[in-house]
Amino acid sequence: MTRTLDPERDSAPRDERDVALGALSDSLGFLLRLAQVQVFDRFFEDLGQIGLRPGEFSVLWVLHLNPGVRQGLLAQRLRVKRAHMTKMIRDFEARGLVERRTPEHDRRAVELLLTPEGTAFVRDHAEAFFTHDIRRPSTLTEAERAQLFTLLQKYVGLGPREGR
Amino acid sequence: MTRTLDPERDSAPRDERDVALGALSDSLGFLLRLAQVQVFDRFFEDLGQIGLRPGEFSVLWVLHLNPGVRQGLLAQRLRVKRAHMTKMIRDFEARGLVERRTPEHDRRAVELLLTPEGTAFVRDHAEAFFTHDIRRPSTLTEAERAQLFTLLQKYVGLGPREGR
DNA sequence: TATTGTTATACTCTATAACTATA
DNA sequence: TATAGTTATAGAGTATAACAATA
Repeated sequence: MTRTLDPERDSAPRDERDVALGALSDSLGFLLRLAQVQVFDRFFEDLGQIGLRPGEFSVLWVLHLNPGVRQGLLAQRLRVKRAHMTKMIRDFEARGLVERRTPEHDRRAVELLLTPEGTAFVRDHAEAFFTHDIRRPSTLTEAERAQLFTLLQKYVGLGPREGR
Repeated sequence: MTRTLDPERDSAPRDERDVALGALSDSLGFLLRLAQVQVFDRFFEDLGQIGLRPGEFSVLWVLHLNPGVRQGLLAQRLRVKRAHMTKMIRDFEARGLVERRTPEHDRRAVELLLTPEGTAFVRDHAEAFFTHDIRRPSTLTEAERAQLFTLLQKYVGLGPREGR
């Protein structure tokens, strides 16, 4: 928060082709959006050919780590709405990556499992998924990158020993 | 990057109600998404009544700082597609917040200006917009917050003296 | 009555391409 | 030919509410 909200005090002689952002450069929401656009662009450049979006791969990954997890709990932890999760899971099912199972002790629920194909898919793409961004030449040093992760984890309440 | 990609090596005795995230906790895209959801939630809790989304207010703010800016340049700098910007600006025009002007020297272009109502709107809400998140009790200290901003700005290429 | 997942609907954001009017 | 903005269309993501089956 080094900038003032008063545009007059923040205005350098402005180039026609430039656009002053002022305090917007210190808006967390704006910065997060720019960062996310950049991450998305890089994801599709590097991994566009695997045929899944980042959010979709994340779901498969979490199923890999939590076989039999309940669909609603999965949606809750990934901050996805239940209705949307239903569509995603149905899609995975149609592609043969995920199996749905109704437990006897609560027949309202749905437990999720990767199929062998789903498991193979995760094993084949996990390393690329988790490391593609790191391997890029970055504006951040390794130490800065680690620091950024720590701060974001803390901001969203995913401490180093929480949320596992 | 402290976690392994091998789920076996990362599995604590798992609670039925918990969901292991494993390496996903170190995925920049995932962290950015969680952070953005949180920022969005807070925005609507604090400022839902002003009737604009964060992105919309950002556009008005930038028009406030750059009167007469070209619509396409604005879209480019804010990382919004031209087609989408057209709709937003038409909306603002209908609400009486923005005026569109065709310059004589290039009659293909559109230059944008806030109306007096638009200017008043920005002045009335800018402080709340830029400070509501800061005023919240946060999991981050003031120093950590500043650090997070610096790192995000550097990551997206908005250095402390760039992008103004 | 409450909960789990489903369906339906709608709105935003995004992406693309075709179009116009200018240059 | 190229550019600025527009329009149309489609897809993904999200939000909400109503619903069936089950608890």
